[in-house]
Amino acid sequence: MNRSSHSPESQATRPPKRFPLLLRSAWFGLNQSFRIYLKPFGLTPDQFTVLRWLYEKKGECIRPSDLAKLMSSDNNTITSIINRMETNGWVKRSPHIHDQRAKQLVIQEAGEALYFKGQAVAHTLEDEIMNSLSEAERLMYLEFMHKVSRACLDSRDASRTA
Amino acid sequence: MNRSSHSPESQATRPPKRFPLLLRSAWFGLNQSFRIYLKPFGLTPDQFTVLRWLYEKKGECIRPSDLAKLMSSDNNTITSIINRMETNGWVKRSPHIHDQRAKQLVIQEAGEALYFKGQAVAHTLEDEIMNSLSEAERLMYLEFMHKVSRACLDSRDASRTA
DNA sequence: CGAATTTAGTACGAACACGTATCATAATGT
DNA sequence: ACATTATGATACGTGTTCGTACTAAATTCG
Repeated sequence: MNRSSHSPESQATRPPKRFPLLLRSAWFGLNQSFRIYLKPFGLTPDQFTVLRWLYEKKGECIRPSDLAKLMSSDNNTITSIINRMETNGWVKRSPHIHDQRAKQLVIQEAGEALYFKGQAVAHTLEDEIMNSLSEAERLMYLEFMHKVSRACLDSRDASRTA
Repeated sequence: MNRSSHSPESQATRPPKRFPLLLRSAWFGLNQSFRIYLKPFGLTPDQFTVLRWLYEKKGECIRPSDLAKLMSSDNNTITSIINRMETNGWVKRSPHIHDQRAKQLVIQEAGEALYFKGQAVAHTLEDEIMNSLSEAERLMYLEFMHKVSRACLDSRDASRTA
């Protein structure tokens, strides 16, 4: 972030389809589609993501702050989501073994059952999207996407400590 | 990570870094970074995007529903954002010429000034992210991203009419 | 023309994103 | 040991996302 110019810049020098717009439409499109498919289960995309991590990390003592890092989110948002999910009996807050401040998040039976239902939808949707690219393109795309998402997270962390 | 014995579908058959996770972290990382850089201007990323479209389409009679399509959003969200921006004097709702139901959105002087300030930040940030790829990679990536975002929007539209 | 349907915009409410502040507990330094 | 600092979680407030419902105006159709 070391640009000194504050004057309006010509749009003509930039490609018509810019990265931020493509990223926005991809994220919202995927999220909205996933939400509609999950609706019959009474589950939101974010709640599914929580269930996914708690299921995959089962036995690893996941705290809300861990979940925040895994989901590129923050403690406030996680607290809010967990509140609703605990009310529904999908997850449980247990005391942490070594840290009196922390809570350990545990997925419940009802949460696991919901996760299995959503997983089928999630995989179908992901495959559907990825089929817009050939096998070779897909491999390259995922590699590029990995670098780009890393750069986005680095930029975020840099802006926070600046 | 091998608890596939209790899973209806094996995770091991899928790559560790999956598209939805990469998309999520990229979007949130970029958005959070942009929000922090825009904060001194009292502007949010979404409000900047509104200003961007209204500025670029100036003279084209943009309605809230047009903005919703341009931003992969919906009328409700646009109404909510425009309410705050109109209160701040950045945009104005004018009656539509040919349609008594519709409103025409017009960017105000204060909004344009804010847009110019944010634009420098936006371009710097975009360049910073895109520099994580080489020139050749960047061209391919944007093309792939275009296809993928198209597929995501198509999936959304399909799920709505299903 | 007049009835049915569609579209534009908004109100309202639930869920999510996130900044700031607060409190309790841990970790660190002297 | 004690004061300082850092961390985990949460309450609270503002802004965004989006579903449902409603009104008014435009469009379609019989």
